[in-house]
Amino acid sequence: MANMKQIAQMARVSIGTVSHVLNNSAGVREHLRRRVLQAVQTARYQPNQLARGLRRDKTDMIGMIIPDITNPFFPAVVRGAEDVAFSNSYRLILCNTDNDHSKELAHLNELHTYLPAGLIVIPSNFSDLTVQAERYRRAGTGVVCVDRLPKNWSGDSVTADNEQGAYDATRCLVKLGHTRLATITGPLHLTNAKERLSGFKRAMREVKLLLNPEYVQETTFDKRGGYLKTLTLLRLLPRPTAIFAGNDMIALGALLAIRELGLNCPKDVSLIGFDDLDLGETTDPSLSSVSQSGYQLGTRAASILLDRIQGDKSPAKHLVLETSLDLRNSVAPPPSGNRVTKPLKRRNRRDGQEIVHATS
Amino acid sequence: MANMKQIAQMARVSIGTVSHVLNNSAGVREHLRRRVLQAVQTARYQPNQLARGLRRDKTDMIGMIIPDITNPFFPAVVRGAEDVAFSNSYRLILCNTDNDHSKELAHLNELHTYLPAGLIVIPSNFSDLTVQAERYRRAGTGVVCVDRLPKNWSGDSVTADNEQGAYDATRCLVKLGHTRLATITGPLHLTNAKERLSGFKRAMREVKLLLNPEYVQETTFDKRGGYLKTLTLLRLLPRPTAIFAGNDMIALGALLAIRELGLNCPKDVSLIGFDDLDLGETTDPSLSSVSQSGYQLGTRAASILLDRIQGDKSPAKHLVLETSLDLRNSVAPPPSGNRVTKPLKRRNRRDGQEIVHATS
DNA sequence: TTGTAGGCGTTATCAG
DNA sequence: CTGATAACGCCTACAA
Repeated sequence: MANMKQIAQMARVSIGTVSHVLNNSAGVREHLRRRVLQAVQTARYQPNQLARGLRRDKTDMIGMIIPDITNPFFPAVVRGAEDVAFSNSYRLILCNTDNDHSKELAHLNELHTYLPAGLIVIPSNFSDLTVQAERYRRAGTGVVCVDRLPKNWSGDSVTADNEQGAYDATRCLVKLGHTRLATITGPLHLTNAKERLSGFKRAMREVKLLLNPEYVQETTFDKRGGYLKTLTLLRLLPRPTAIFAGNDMIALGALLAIRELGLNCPKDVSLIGFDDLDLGETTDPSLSSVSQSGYQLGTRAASILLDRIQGDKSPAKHLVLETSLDLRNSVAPPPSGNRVTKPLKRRNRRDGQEIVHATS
Repeated sequence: MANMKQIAQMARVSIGTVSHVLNNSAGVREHLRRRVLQAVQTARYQPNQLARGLRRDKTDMIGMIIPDITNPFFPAVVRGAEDVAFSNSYRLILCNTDNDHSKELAHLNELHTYLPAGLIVIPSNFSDLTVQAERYRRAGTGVVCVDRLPKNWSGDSVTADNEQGAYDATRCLVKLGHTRLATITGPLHLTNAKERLSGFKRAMREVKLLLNPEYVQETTFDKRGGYLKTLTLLRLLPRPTAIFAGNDMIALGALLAIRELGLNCPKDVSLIGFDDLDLGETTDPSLSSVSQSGYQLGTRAASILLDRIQGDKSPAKHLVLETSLDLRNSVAPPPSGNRVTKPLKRRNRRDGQEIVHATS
């Protein structure tokens, strides 16, 4: 691997001149400049980023910390961030925290030894990320939080309008005539889960609907959690006729549970999720959801970070992106009054309809 | 940020001694050693990875190049790799190529200036990755290819047994009585797509079934491609009764197309995908698929790479992971002979069944 | 067993 | 405008 010294020799100039040409840090006479560029080309020279970073006390890497790349919502965010970063010739160092507080801390602690130009973080939890981030800020390294915020976070952030999105979804269910609305929230120490719950509650209050405390179930943001809590909800009496799920993974689990109990979505139970993941389009029934763009979350976060890197010293930005309600087949008016307590089946009978159909 | 010199002063030893303690590179008397460790603790010292990498000509980063993190199969691979890497205190630098050849080259060219300890690559295409990789190898940097291989790749690799998986799926359809089998393949310049096609063909040959060339459609590995090619297939006469899709994204698109044409899966058309993504569980009908573990692909690749990093000089390894067939509701025997040419609808009527059901 | 010093490849300062 | 030269923080002979 060629280094600067060799380029300098090839171009018969000093090493300093090479550097000047490469960084435009001083005017260099055209013929020398040409010689240098020529040498760079023929040797396919590329500056060693470690040496460069060491000297400048900052690299062109952006650390990105996310809970779990396996959850389909996050890759979209990563992709958005990567696209913006890449086109500004920054690279992403990706770290999974697995929603594990200590792993988040570990990554945060180690990452700065690579002197990243900035950090994009989807916090694992209420953590004292704030404290860590302070250290980065003092070192002149920007930190942008995405999707959810740590306690008392006052730095830059990009989030969706979770409260309003949840409110809209709930209002929609109310308008369809539902009165027994339930919700399955994500972990309530996460700000996004909390905001979605409060949007839900606001809509309920607004139409003066009573909210049975049992109708609010908290769980993890995954399919399994949604499945279990839906079983719980649907065994309550009176049974809720509509469920607002804290995200689409929860909604997916809910769908499975609804089927398994021999109920029909949307006839017996309406369902709305949050995130509007692609996979909601092909479920049975297709899933209604509050749509937010993970990709945009990522691009905006990266843009803000790049601004900071380029010296933007303005006060902390709190970008809140709008959501929209994407209605598909998982919502309908509540079942008509009488058969409120349609009995539950025990076994999965998701094929029942088709068998009946086949005999016709 | 504290550096070694400061630690040395705090511990009243030389900077060399600090290094020796940290790297166990020489015996250090216990009381000095303790002093050093003490200082490291109180100063929360962590060695600067750039300086370290510069000096040792190698960092603890692993470059990972993937086509598109947004395709649900790849995050699993990334996650597997990340888990193994992390627990050996390596970090991942993630690069999307977007299936773009030139972007792959760009990443490959720039990545080595960070002196990564190794590379894990899911190649974008037939590319001359081979040439690039040679450069890395000569620099002592291991490269492992995953999922699909570049032309003439002779380095380490981890792939699924695509041929056998496709064969098994096809055999299953044949056993159910299908004779008009079609397949929608991924881009045939990708080895995994090619292997799956050849497994499909082997099964057909074995039972002496004729393969109408029109029944083989090539497209991109995504939903849209699957959707379009399925429309094409289902308008052929005679219409195929079973489709083997090159991956689950294609299968998803196929599902949409089948619905849109007013046909029923599996009654009119059976469908098997490849990858066994999570989302196949909640589609309507649930999707049968050849199961391969992206996570395992990732962990095994990382393990091989770590071995190389630790000096394993053995000949190139070609790990091929077994697949298994995961049957769900998207397969059934072919429709009984007569109504072969059931007319196609033009519009989406995916709710038709439920409406019928509701009136009963 | 411990300390000293040279150098990894850059950038940045400062003479000339 | 150009060229030496001194860091950046760490590792590692080699000397003491």
